[in-house]
Amino acid sequence: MTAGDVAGNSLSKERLRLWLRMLRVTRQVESELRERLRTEHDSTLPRFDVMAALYAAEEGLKMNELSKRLRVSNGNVTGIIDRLVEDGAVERIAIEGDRRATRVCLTVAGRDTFRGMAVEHERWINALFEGVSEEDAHHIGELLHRLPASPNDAH
Amino acid sequence: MTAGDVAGNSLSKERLRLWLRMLRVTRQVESELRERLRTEHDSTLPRFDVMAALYAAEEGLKMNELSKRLRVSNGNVTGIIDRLVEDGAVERIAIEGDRRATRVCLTVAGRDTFRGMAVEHERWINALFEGVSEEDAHHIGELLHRLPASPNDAH
DNA sequence: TGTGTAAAATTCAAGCTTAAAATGTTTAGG
DNA sequence: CCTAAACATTTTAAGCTTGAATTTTACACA
Repeated sequence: MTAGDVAGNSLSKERLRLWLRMLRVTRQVESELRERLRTEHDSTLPRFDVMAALYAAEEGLKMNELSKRLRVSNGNVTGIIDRLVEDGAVERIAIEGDRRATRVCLTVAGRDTFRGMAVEHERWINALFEGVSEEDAHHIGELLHRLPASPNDAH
Repeated sequence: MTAGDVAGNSLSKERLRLWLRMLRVTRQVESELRERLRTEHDSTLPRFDVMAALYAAEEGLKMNELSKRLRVSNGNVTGIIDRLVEDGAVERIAIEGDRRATRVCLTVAGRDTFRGMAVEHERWINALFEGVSEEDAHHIGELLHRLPASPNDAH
């Protein structure tokens, strides 16, 4: 982009260049993943992300926790869960003692579906990142720690 | 994500981890930028991207070129340009000799607006990437070249 | 007991995004 | 001249995303 043409010293320009490159790479990868999820699993990236979070949580999650974990707005999660429920991949379960909250769980079918997608997902990433050795991957990952990642990178 | 819990060897897991970290960082940065563009310039990231592309092209661009350059669908660009035209930041200019195509240009006001946003944008990035030295930035950038970036990274 | 505040979720309006279909326009071949 | 293919753009339907407003429920405390 040409934001760099407007102002700034050499360091800030190099950082800007880095940012633009990161943006380009991640968009490219995301676009590949989206395309394959769509054509090969009739699904989407947001659905995959939600299912991944639920798959990891044995007992499901409250809508609340889900949106915090995925760092997306709560209204957003509502819509995605609606569609996953329609698909039969997820169910909403009442929480006793608090009628405000709902627990959201993968169904058995949902778990199966997700397993299939996840295996392929890892294969896709592995292929897309073919040029990156284990050392490089580790190294870049370390460098990225200097960046404004968010808290609790793991779970 | 837990895709990693399902299958794969150590290399593919390291690549997956790298991908997830990249995704997290870029989303975080994008979210910061979006927020500031919204509150401080009453604008959005997609608008900023379009304006940046037009700012770089002295004579404007055809819708065609714009969507190729930004790697987004052509229908998408139509909508964003519609809004920028409403804002008075952009104008559509007929191309003589080809009534199919339109040239899209920043207005004088649009150029001014963009300059203001771009200066701040570079400052924001510079601040967000504070932990990254010029050497690191350059280094990470090089490593990212091994990744599925798209062709013509510059313009 | 009543009331106000906080919390959990949904709804809403606006905008972004895509793939696919539709609309016009140009151009090449016959 | 006609027509089929290629082109440039817009439209459409569906889904994602956000921030803000709304609804419902829980809880503290006077």
